[in-house]
Amino acid sequence: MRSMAKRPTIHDVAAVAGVSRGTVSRVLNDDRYVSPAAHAAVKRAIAETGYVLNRAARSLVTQRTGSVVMVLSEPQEKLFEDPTYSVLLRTATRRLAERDVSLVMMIAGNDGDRDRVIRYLRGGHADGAFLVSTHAGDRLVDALVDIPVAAVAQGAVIGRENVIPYAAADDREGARQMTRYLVERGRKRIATITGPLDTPGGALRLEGFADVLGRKASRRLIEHGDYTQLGGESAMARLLERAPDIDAVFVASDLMAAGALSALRAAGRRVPEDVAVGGFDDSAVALTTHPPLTTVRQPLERVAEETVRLLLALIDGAEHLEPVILPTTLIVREST
Amino acid sequence: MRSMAKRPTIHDVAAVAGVSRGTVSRVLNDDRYVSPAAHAAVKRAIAETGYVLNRAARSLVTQRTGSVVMVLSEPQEKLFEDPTYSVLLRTATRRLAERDVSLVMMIAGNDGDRDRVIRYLRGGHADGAFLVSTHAGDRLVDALVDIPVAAVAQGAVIGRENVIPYAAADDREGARQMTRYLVERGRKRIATITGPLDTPGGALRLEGFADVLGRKASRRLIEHGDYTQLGGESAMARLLERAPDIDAVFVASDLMAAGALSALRAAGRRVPEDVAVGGFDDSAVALTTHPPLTTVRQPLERVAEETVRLLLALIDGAEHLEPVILPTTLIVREST
DNA sequence: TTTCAGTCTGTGAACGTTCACAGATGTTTC
DNA sequence: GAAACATCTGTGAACGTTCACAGACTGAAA
Repeated sequence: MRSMAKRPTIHDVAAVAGVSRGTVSRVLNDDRYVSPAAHAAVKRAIAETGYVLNRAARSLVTQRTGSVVMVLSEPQEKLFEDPTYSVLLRTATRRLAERDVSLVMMIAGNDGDRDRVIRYLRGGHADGAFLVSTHAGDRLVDALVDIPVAAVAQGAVIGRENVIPYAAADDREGARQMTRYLVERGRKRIATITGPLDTPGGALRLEGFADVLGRKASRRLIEHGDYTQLGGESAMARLLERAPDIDAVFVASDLMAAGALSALRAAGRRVPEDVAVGGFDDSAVALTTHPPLTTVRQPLERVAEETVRLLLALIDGAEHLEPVILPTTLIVREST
Repeated sequence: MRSMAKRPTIHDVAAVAGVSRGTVSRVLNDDRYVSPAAHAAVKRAIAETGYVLNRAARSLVTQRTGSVVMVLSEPQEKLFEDPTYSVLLRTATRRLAERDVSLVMMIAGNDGDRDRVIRYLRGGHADGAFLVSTHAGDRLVDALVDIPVAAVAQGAVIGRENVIPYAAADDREGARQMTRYLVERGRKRIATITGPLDTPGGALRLEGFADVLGRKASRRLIEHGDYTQLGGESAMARLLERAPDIDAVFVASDLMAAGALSALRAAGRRVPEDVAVGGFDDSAVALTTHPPLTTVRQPLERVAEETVRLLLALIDGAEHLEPVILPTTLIVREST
């Protein structure tokens, strides 16, 4: 709190440059029809005065805010353990900053949070919304269709695939890659631990698993987790009890796979000799486990970039945007 | 993009409530001096019309934006592996949302980024800045003192402790707790792997270590890391080469400790039988490692809450705020 | 020469609030 | 019963932009 000198306005710049308000505004928004001389004078005046645009004033007349909201739906607090969010956040922030739009964060963990987000969006406080890890049937999504705001998602919003454009890794094909690889390595009784089935990652990775295994993907070999480490651990324990003869397991996230490794160790199974373990995400944990995890890499940065691209296009008035699905890569380490 | 019905303004609310603009504004800002009858009428009219305040308009006249920036300084990309950011972000977002101030994210990874942040702040686009993991000598900090904006940090900004208020865990005492514990367990040759010494966590945790060990903390037993897993691994390897007889190591972050465990395993040392390993942070990785890490828990949520509190106080005009230092807890697991 | 289109510039009005002020009413104090 | 004060309300002006319009100037086409 110092320097009481008032911020220069567009008027000050105009005075210094010897032109009118209008001309300054035109160079600020690089409109056509401003002479090179005027343009140069204004640029110089801006530098000289240290002028910086007042967004509030612009926003007031344009009805645009120059900002978008990233909404993290996070029904379980623990979901936040997941390092994927960091990558999304970092990449999105960068890409948006390049276009001079700022990213405001909101958490939609409970209904109170969700109402706040809805109020925010309905109030026109942002030009767009970037939904992350939204579950099927989220009331936020229902509300969104009534609000005139651009919205995109990272990962399909189940049940709203056609109304909310999205970018995502090819979860289904990624799961196929891993499952095929386990088959090729000679594993005979391959189980899986899925994510919540109301998330695209949960549902699609299971489908990919079933695509490859066909009838061999029996109910006995499928267990459900919640993307947390503890969830993975208990799912693995249940699996071992029900089907002690399994020799491989495809776990739908690295974090759950870390939990599965603990359960296997507790049960005295060696990895990979007795049971091969495959993860998904290629997050940092895949390297901290012992042994390091064979996993499926998602191109998370590209996903974030594409999602941002979709959002900006939507804000600029685009319609009928197609989803963007990006290829995954199998990363082989020592757990298989 | 639908529903072209224009948003209701304060005028519409006034008309419906049968009062004037001014009165509506007063209830919006809960000023004193508005009759209960008027208050009720306005509340009703707001609900009826679905009015929501236009922040840009308010901002234009109040010269306040109702938002703060969280600035992530992130010299190494990998720092982002660190799950602490997620906690800070989540907690800060929540607490700020309760006070109706929104949180915009900015990354200050390179100089271009930093200039953007400076421009943003100088432009008055935010009421305050919340610095995270800022290193000593960051030009952003230098610029900040010339900008009339409230600024606080999570963790001390070395060299600016007196100008930028902060909240932090008691890094020094936390390190003492761990070191004392290792001594009590009978370990004789205790080494440490520090963080970068231009961060408070790097410097203070080393000081705490030295506080307990005194002259026994010889240079031979001190190695430096960069808070990454790989950095921890190579630091551990160097340590083993230089001082093969060590029987314990205090590592200044869990992620580095995970790396240290790999190096120890590669060298054929058993943990904890041959070498005890202590981490710091109590992050999610502390549970994924094998064995699970004994570590020092930082009250990260409280740190975030206190930092937010300081920031809001500063924005409200407080001066001379004292740093807030919060106690840590030793968490004993199987690596010691 | 006149007309026309294109280029460039300045100006008034508007965006939706808050704030300071002035005025009206009611209530206490001497 | 007047003066002083507290409570409550309405109004004009201001915040710093953009936008639509009008007008001036240019050069080319008729």
